[in-house]
Amino acid sequence: MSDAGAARIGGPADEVPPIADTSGIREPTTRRGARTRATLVAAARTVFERDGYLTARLSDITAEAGCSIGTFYTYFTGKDEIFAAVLEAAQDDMLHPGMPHVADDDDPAAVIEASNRAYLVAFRRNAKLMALMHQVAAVDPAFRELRRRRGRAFAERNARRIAELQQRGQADPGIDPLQASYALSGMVSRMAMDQLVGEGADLEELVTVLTRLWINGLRLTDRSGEPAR
Amino acid sequence: MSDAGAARIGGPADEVPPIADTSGIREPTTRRGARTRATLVAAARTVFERDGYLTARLSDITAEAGCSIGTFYTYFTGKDEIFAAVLEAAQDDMLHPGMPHVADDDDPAAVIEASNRAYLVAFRRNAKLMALMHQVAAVDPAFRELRRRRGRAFAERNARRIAELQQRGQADPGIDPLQASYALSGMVSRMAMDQLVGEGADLEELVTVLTRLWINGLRLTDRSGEPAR
Amino acid sequence: MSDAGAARIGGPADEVPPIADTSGIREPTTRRGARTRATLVAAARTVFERDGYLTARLSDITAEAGCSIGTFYTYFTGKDEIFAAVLEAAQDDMLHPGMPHVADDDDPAAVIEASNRAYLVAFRRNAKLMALMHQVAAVDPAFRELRRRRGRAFAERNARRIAELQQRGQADPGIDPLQASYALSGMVSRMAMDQLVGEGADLEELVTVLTRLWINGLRLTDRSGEPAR
Amino acid sequence: MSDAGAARIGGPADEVPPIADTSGIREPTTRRGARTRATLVAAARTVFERDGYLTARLSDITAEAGCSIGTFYTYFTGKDEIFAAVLEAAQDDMLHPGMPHVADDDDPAAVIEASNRAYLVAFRRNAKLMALMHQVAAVDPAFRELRRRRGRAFAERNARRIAELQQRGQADPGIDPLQASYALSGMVSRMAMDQLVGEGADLEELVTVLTRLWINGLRLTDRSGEPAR
DNA sequence: TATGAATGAGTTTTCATTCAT
DNA sequence: TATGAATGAAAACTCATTCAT
Repeated sequence: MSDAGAARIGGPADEVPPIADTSGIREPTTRRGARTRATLVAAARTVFERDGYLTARLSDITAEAGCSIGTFYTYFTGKDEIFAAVLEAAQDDMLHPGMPHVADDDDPAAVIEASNRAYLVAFRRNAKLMALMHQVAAVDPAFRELRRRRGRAFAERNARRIAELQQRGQADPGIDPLQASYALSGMVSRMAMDQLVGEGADLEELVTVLTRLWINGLRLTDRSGEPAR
Repeated sequence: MSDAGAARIGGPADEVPPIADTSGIREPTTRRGARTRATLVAAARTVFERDGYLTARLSDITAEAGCSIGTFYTYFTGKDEIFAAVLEAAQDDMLHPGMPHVADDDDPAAVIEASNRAYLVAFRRNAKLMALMHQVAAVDPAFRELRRRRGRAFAERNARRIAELQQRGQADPGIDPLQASYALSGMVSRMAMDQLVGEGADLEELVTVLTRLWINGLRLTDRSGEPAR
Repeated sequence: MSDAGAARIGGPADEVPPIADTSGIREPTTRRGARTRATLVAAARTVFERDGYLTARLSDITAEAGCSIGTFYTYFTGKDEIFAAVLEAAQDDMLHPGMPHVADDDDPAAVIEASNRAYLVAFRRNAKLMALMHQVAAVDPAFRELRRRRGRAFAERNARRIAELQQRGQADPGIDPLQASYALSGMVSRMAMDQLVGEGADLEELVTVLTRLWINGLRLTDRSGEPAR
Repeated sequence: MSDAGAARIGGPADEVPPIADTSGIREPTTRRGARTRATLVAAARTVFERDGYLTARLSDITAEAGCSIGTFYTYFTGKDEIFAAVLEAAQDDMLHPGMPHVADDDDPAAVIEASNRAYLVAFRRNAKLMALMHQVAAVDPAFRELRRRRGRAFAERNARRIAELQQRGQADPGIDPLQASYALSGMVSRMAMDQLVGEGADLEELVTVLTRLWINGLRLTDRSGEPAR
């Protein structure tokens, strides 16, 4: 899962840094344990999305999960750790946002549009969780750092793609690729956060305007040198 | 003060909605009272910026101000109210960010650049407070709503300006002015938040890339129809 | 207060190290505050002596003092700190155990007897507290260290006195004064702990045997060279 | 094992009361069971000595033993019971401290010295455990009582020996044998606790001074009426 | 206006103990 | 015998808020 909010122009998804070091410790051994843990994670997501991270009490989570407080501590050390687990569990859904794999020689404008749509669709599907991540990042430095690292990974990938387009003469050479990548990715993710949380903004409208701003912003042209679109 | 983050293309600053309903109650009557209140607000800003909104305790603030807890309640009803007062006190500095007043018939690209620079300079000057505002908005619905209203006011003003440029044939007519305004303003404010808090990013570099993306994004041309810049 | 348990042969009492660093912090400003604090300390002594240090709950102490838990934390940071305050309050009673000030040229045997009696009387008067101190020292390294420092101070003072007697030819020269001091002081304090806590052992009997063992142990003689007593 | 700390003047060791009523229940029947139990006891000693009795958690012990918590309860009812088992296992080493068996008509001074040395050597070998026993006795009344009974047994045996010496005119008749026994034994054990736990005090030095104080204290003479030594 | 003592609800966290597998 | 998941009572501690002086 990522709030990097960006048109991911190709590239493998596994460059993305892992969410947290929940490595090995307190991993349930038995099937029963795994089930309980999963129940807790699901309950946590429900409660967090309903009450917010700060307001949520551990006892709310265990009540929702139908187990005791003690059981919570069998699997997690605290609220932050189970939140990390919630993110981890949601990650798959966010990492594979159904983005159509597009060949490099395709129309770059089409790739950008597809990427933006994919991102926004995935975002909307997990809107509450994204907003939650936003809140937690504002409150907990560890998650803030996580978010930063993820954002950087996405921005760098996109920056490489922009640089390629510049080299081929298909994008404005007067723009710093990395900074532009940050700016445009940030634009998309900020729009998603502002318009897709709570309100039911028209997603296609967002795709249209954001894609247009990406393409215009980079002065993207197709192979023939004509302005894209 | 605003986190709307945007090139404010002209327009008076006083369209901006007020921060909070600190309506009249508990306003100090004596001169000594006014002094105490001001001391508390200054102390609160210091403590909030140092410890964060959530972590800061009222007792920290009164300790910093050198007065008792009781005195705090003479002037404020709680943490949110004194935070509003902190914003209010900082507002002047944020509302007049030294932005050069530019005539409407000037080069629009220059106006955008000047606006962006003015915003970023003001942002950097109050970076900690801006980050704080960000945190509080993530946590307190009242401040979230305040932020939203301010963002909308700025976006609508910018949208009007974009529409004007479109009507004059100086901007891409295929773009929804309001959405573009949200997107581009969001891009700037997000960049500011990411790059100007903590790290000492090169401000002119930011101005350059953001302005370029604004201009490119809108396909801005000068009066003669030539691409701006 | 001290568990050094020893015949204190002359010497000022103020060489003794202080109990704890309760210095200045959370000291009540008003008379009312001082009263509350004192009430808490008295309540703590009662509860500690009744329930033991480990068993005692802070809520028991505040209940006994007739105040809220919050009030407790107005004055103390935790159980250990209020225990230190209890010791501090009891210290005066233990430091001036009515020991008759005896001139140096007096009969040393009489001095030792008086010292032992004074120590045992003071001990018995505070027997529960002494036992408590014993328990806490077994449990909390900070108090263990305190006890050790106090013991050393007493032992060293007594060692000096023993060395003087040896120089005058009134004590067995073949004994290491410091080690003997530790051993004999330890003997007295251990006896006190074993026989004066709970059971009502005959105090004079203890004085007799302990004094005899001191005198014999050091082969104490009077000025004429005759065995003391 | 005993903390009676005393020169044991002759006499069989088995007068000593047993440690605890681990009577028959939960005794392992199979060989595997016996092995598991022994592993737990060893682990408990390790953990207790490392963390202290109060701090040690059962889960620490089972972790150290490499078995599950459930297994613990197969053999013990709780922390106190396994601590008793630890003492029991260590008892042999403490009961046979390599003390040379000395005939009754030997030089009593030599016997006392040998006894003291034997005690201190055994104490030092098990210093951590002795300190532990001390801590537990301060905390758990059952172990306090155990310690008391053991102390009494030793003191009474020594008292009989002292009385014999008095009857033979070899010791100060003006001393109550039982009280002196308590006092001198306590002196030795207190010294051991203070000087042999943690710090590496010179054992022979301790033997020397303690033996001297015993002999002097009792005004011990040899058969010819000459002062011992 | 200023003070600071008093309050106590509210949450987290620990860990011995049970018990189904 | 061995396992380890589940339990929940118990206690510490925080801090916004009130109020008498």
